[in-house]
Amino acid sequence: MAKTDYDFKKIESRWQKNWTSEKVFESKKSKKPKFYVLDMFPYPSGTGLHMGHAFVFSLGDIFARFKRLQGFNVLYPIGYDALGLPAENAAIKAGVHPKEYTNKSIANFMKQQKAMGWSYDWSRMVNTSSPEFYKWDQWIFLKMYEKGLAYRKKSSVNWCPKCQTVLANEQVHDGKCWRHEDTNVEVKHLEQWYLKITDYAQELLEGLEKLNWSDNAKLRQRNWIGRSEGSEILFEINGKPWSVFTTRPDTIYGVTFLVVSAQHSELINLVSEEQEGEVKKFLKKLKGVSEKQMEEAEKEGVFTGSYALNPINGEKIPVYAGNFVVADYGSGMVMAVPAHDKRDFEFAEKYGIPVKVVVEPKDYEIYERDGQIPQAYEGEGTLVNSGEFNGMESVKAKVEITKFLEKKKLGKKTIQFRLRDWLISRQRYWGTPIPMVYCDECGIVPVEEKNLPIVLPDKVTFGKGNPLTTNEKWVNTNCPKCGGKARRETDTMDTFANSSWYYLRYADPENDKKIFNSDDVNYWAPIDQYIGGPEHITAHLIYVRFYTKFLRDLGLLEFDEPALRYFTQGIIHGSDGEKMSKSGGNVVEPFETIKNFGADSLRLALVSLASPDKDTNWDEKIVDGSHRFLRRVYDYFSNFKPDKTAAKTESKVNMTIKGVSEDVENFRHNLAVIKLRQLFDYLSVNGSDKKNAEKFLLMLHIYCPFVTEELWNKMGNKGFISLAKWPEVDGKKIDARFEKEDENVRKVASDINNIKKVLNKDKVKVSLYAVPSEVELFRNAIDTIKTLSGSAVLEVYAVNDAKVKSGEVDPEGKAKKAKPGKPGIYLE
RNA sequence: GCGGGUGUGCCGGAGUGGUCAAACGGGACAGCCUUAGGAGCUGUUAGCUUAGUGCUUACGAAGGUUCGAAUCCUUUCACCCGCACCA
Repeated sequence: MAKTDYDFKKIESRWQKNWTSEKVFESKKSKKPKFYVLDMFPYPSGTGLHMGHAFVFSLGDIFARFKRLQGFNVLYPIGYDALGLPAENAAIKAGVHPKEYTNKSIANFMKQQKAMGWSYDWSRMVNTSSPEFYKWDQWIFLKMYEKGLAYRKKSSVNWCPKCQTVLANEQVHDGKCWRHEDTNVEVKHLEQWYLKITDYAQELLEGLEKLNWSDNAKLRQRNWIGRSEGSEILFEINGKPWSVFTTRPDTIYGVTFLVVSAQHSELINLVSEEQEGEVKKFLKKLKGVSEKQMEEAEKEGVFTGSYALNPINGEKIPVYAGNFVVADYGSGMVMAVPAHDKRDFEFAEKYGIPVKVVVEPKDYEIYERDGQIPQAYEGEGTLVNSGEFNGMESVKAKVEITKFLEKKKLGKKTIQFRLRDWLISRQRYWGTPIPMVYCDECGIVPVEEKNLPIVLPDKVTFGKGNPLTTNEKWVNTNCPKCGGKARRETDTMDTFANSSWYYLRYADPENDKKIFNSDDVNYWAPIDQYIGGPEHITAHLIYVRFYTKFLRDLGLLEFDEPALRYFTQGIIHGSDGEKMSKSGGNVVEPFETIKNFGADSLRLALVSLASPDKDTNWDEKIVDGSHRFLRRVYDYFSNFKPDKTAAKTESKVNMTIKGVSEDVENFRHNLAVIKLRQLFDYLSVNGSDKKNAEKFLLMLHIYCPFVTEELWNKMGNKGFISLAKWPEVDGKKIDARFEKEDENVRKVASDINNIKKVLNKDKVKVSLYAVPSEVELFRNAIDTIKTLSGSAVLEVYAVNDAKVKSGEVDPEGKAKKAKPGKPGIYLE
């Protein structure tokens, strides 16, 4: 029975207070090597922390505490990604102002975060909804505008009818809005603000090489950036050159038509009078079709009435408008080679366009040769029907044909990226106002730096459309250039703008003169260990890398990657295996669990569940198990009586330190916890001196900071365990012999159990006959064997003992069975 | 369609060439302790067999490599995630 009551509520609130009042986790520059640990800051919602938060932030805290104990000067800050649509929507629903809603949410989050024992430096807290923060969003925007990286463009954009705003490419998942899984994104033609992230595409790609991220994370970014090498080729249409991008210039003799995207802004210039009706009909049909439907739709198109001239041979080919060509990739127009491209083939079949084979595979069998082919051949081969290039291998022809066209200034080698410029305009209120004005005289004019921040007006009307447009006083302003009447930009920035540089602001959070002090930032940043979910890989983590590179180009940073190491944590689902959601009824709120078991138990449970990079299902029972363990730990240390220092104990302790240190470094917390449990089981049975027992506490501390702080104190230590020193491995103390011996002892106990089972006996007297060198070992283990086997009396004899030899204590001669490591056993 | 991942005992999950019937936790069962216990301790928990043994069957399925595979290869099935007509 636990002799000492583990009052986690009292313990946890005590240390929460002490840490705050003693400013234990505030970090200052120092001579020690720095280490920057960061979790992606949360979006403060009214419902408080969810289990995913509890998990990811615990991972961060464990790492921060680990590095702190290891002697690093750790920066572990926290902030709130407080601007954004959900706050606005929730606020409207609740009938309160987004600002009030957000501030309340933040207060609630802070309370819960402190209860979790996360060792944040609260003095560096950042809140993106404060003008002091978003002022610098605006500043960055102006800098980008200055450098030509922020620009307006009319284009087909993704529009979420529920959010009532446009979305970035990265915010459309499977044709649906990232915030509304049931809402199809619509296509609209609007003029919007873009950031030219594509200028950095190549660097974003190359930079991945040096990052210590998981292969999967890097691969996903690589695919998202999507670099492809090819050629840009000019086709003359109605006397004007039009460029197309292709990765297969070797098939140019097989081009039998061109397809321009139905969304192409200049499509109308290609449409002949006769075809105008047809094209319009086609476009009308496409309009109102959601992006999702478009993806599923069959390839369709319509003849524009124009013809293009193939630059390689002057052939006249028709130009179609098609629904399957992406408007903003390449030039929005493709050369179609039905013989060698599946999609083109499909289209040609449908509209009866000729198919012309120009590449023959090595294996002729798969190919019809009389002009009819069953399918497109997309592989490499030998060129045919290709004029002077006949007989050339297609790989070589790619180069040669491009060169040929280049000489005639009709084409060139080029690289295309799948990555699009970042559409950051949002037609909503709760975001950073874009610091631009529209003047009738001067056009688009940037706000002057000295007039930043452009603060969000409190008084707006929520309801239809963009609330910002409803405050006329705010909207009407004077032109910074001519002083005349002008109107403010009412679009706000995508919330991802804020999170693209917040990590830098932590280094110098209160600066009102500059975005930050570069010395401070260059000391703390980049992030040494970043932690977050897999969903951020192709959004936030691309943007933050882009911003970092841009700020570097402004001369503000001495590094060019925000996060050197990134750990992608798994998703915690409900116990039913489904995503935790209110509608699913499977939500478990961490704060509730804390009330019942304490934060230490919850934290321990979260990392015991499974490997942290794996998706798992939450199981409240595991908290119960963790809690039981902590109760035992608490009991043991509360009643701690030092024992003499045994070599075996030291061996176990050092082995554990070694294993746990490696596990923690690699986020294998589930395995580290097992090692700690095993060590504790040993200590609690065999006893330990104070020093070695405390090494266990130090290791447990990173998982269970409160109870270990309490016990550290109870053991008579001055100062905080949070600021103590991680135990070092003494390899010399590790002796595998002890493990072998333990195993032998366990085996003997299990053998006894087995014999008991066979004999169907219960309480028995056991005699062991050990080889002389092992008599002491088994004598020392008598108690252990007794408990493990439930035996009442246990005697250990040496095999060469006279009484054994005579049979006096070995009536059945079992001593003959004795082998080293395996004594003879006699039961009676 | 393309890319990535997962599939282990009653359950959650370790384990990536032998030391694996498989860590650790949970559950169940049995025993101990106890006034009692929703606390603690111990054992059992694939099957058969056995004085501490041996065998069979098992790591989604089927083949293969190997002296030897949960672990490597091939095929296949199921589920999850990401991208999605990028020319």
